[in-house]
Amino acid sequence: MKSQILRMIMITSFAGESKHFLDEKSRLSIPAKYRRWLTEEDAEYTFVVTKGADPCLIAYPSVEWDTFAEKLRNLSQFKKKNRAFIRTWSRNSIRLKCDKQGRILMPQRLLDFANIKKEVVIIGALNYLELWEPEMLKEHQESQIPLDDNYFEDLADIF
Amino acid sequence: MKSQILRMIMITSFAGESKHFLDEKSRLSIPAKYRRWLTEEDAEYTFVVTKGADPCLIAYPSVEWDTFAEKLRNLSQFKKKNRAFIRTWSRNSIRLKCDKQGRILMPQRLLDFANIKKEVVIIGALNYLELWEPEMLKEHQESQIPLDDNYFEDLADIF
DNA sequence: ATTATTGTGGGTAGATGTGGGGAGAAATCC
DNA sequence: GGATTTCTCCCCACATCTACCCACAATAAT
Repeated sequence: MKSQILRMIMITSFAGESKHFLDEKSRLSIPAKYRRWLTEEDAEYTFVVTKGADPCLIAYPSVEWDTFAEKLRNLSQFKKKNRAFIRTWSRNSIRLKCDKQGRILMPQRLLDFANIKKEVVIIGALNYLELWEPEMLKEHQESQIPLDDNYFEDLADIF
Repeated sequence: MKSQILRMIMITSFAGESKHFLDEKSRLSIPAKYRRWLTEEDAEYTFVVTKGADPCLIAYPSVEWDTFAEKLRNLSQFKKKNRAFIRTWSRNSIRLKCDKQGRILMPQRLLDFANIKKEVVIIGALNYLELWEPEMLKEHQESQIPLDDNYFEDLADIF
């Protein structure tokens, strides 16, 4: 019971970033600090990986993905746009289980989407992970309206 | 229950400053007086360290950071700005647990940001700690616009 | 004065990230 | 259907990193 409560708190707060490397078999180690939040028996070390809205991959703990899917289920299927969105979202989502060494086998199709070759920057983003090819991340951050100037001022609006 | 109440009161009142030293393994002792407020079982001696708005590092008791994170988590992921916001905020935040001696292992990336080599000034700032390289702190204080009468007049609006 | 606490140092067992062989499953071909 | 190839995931291996333990001087508390 106690661990259950802890998990609820901890699962909501992936943070930090680290750089990992795909091996020749296209396996990617999930940082142990993130994996640890999935070690509870219910999660079975499973992530759902999908294409991100930005040019990166997103890895949801499967429980998180399920709650998201639950929301999508409420969209009316009578709207063409909804059907298209659900279809695209769903077909690009793959449920992947870590092997005994804590690695997931990345499908080539997803790697290509994010332009990932060998290096991968793994960013903990609260309730999901982002997987970036380092150069893509750099370019993307530079092409953004720089948050830096207004970033902390913006924060004031929220907090 | 009693400890919970105590914590709520005490956590909001980090104060004072002290100078500590990184050892060869990049470990930093958290002053015992601050650590003591995290010793309750729920906090597990954990801080979240992140880049500050000023050229220093900020260490939040993880519970404090989680309340921020909870607000960010509720931002819609369908807005590009929100994603960028969460990414920037989260990738620079690292959850660090004190070892049995009350030290945290500081990542080099964060140390570089604050220009920390060996000496660290630890400032208690209510609900968070600031970690400064001594020279940076001095320079920063000197370059500041001194707090003038107007500032205190403005404060009067709050208090 | 004596005892406990604190900040710091350093050795070492275990955890972590990565590589690669190989058994079994799954897909493909004849 | 049976044979062959491809794929998946286990295992073992190993360099590096982490976090434990013990230690000890300096300070604070009794």
